[in-house]
Amino acid sequence: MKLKEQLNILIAQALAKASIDTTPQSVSESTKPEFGDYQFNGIMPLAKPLGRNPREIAAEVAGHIDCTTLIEKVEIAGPGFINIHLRREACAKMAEDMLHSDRLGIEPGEKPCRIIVDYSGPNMAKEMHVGHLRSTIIGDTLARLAEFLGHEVIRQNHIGDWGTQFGMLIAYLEEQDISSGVDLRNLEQFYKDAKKRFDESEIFADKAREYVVKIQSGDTHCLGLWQKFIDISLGHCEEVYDKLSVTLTKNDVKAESFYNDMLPKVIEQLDNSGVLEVSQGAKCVFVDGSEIPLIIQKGDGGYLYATTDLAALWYRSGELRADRILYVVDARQGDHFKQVFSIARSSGLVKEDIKLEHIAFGTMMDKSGKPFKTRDGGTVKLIELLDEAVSRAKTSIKEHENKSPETIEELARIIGIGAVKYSDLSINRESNYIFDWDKMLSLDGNTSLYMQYGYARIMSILDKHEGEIEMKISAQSDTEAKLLTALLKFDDVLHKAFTDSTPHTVTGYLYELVTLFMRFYESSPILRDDVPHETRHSRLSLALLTSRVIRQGLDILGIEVVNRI
RNA sequence: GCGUUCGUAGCUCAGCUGGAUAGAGCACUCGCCUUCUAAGCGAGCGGUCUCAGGUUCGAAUCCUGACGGACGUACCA
Repeated sequence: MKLKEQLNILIAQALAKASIDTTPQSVSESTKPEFGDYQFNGIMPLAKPLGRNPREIAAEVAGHIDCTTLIEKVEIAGPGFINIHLRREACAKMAEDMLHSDRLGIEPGEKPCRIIVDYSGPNMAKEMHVGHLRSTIIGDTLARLAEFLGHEVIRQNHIGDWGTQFGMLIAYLEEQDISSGVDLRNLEQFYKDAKKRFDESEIFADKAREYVVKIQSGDTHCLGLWQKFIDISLGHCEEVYDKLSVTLTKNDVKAESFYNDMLPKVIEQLDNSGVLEVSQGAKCVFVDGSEIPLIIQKGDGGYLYATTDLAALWYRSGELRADRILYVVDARQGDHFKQVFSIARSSGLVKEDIKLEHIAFGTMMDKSGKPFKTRDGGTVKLIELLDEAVSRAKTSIKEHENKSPETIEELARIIGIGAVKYSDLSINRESNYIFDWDKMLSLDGNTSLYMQYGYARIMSILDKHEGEIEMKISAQSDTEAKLLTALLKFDDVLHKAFTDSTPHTVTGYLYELVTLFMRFYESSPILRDDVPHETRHSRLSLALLTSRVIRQGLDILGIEVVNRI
């Protein structure tokens, strides 16, 4: 149901009939209702090369546009715009087709890609904090979106489980009496205690450093302790993923340590391809004249995260055979990824035609525009933030007396978690994100609760209606027609969100859709006795299709809906 | 210093592959519940798109520069 594509084909045919040889720009949605549903602005740029008056060209092209199927009529306006009015019956037919399809008429693409989405990536030394929220939410949505569009998605959770701090943690763990049950429920505290010990005792610090070497050289006992620690820490993460309804599982974990054996080979490969050079004692790669190199191996022989990232690229390209890799990582690492991608290509670590993308996002700020912290300046634990979202949602629920405690719990969870996710996804991911409880839990404006409320309103009608719905649509009023055309845009919107990796394209669309539905709802009675049979079923069909688009759209965003709110 | 990025209504944000009179929400003012969830809908108010040049038939959008903010910048990740 790619509406734009269909229109573009009709335009291209008309241009060909007018003997104009060009690759036309795409039609776009009309900026004003009086300009029709879509507009084609591609005539004006042709005026100069053709040496003709743009309005004349527009008239000629417009004359060739097929107005017997999808398009009702076209109009020429201004300096050479072609305004396109869609045929309502054709739109109604397409909407009916959507209703008859499990996938809302969205067919998997002809050439599905294998896409790796690298997201979340928590550090095992500490509990997940708000810094992991955006990557986790955005990455999960991109994975779900690609999957829905028929691509093969491989999720990768590149957890930090390898490095100097683990020596300290294992040494501290060893010091405790494990048999008596070490309290690792509060990982944050454990880390702080170990750090304190590290700073206070020279002997302990030395021991910690020894442990790093022991782990990395494969000492069984130390690896056992390390594994125990990682398991517990990963358990914390899974609790968060579960609460967030994020699709990551243990199977998606590919930790830093996984690449350990590959690191010397990466160095070798870089050396063989001739990009490696030694500078100030460290093995480096200088990317196209940049003064600052990417350091691959430290002077003391140690590896760095850049080395691991290169190994991961190698593995993902060679073993996993990815066509496209998305790194959903903080925007501050932009320079790092630019270098890593460039080196991976120039040294032949990845296939030539692979697409490597850093899906950057901005920092999470508090209401006053400062980085998001606790009152005393510490990091906010993710699990606590999510619990707060649920408890805030609970207090905002109205009509408590008509609902069972279980219903309220469930409702609060769906509203609270939905609000956290939606507010994050609804802004352009690259700008900094201002985290505001009141705004995200509001019903007004572009919020998840508004979408969920719209959905519940529809479900209420569908529940009250008895018998089958005859899926026959005839949009009579202006509000109905607007809702109808909005529904048809779903496919185009998802594809745009996919190619640009912009979830906020989806939220923006859903908001527009639900707004149009609310207007329709206010102005167009459905179940009232005086509504004619045909009208009722047409409106029921529109409502049903709207509910399905909302549900599917929110599902891609990882947000649940409820039938009653 | 260099680099990346951002600057649109009082606030939070859309719009940016150049197109017609720059859009939402909040806030503020006003109207709409005997009819499917008023947690809703409608109307009004609110703009030198930071500034200055340039390209163009046409610039919030592209280019250059200035100013302001955020971030990054050699062995942490």
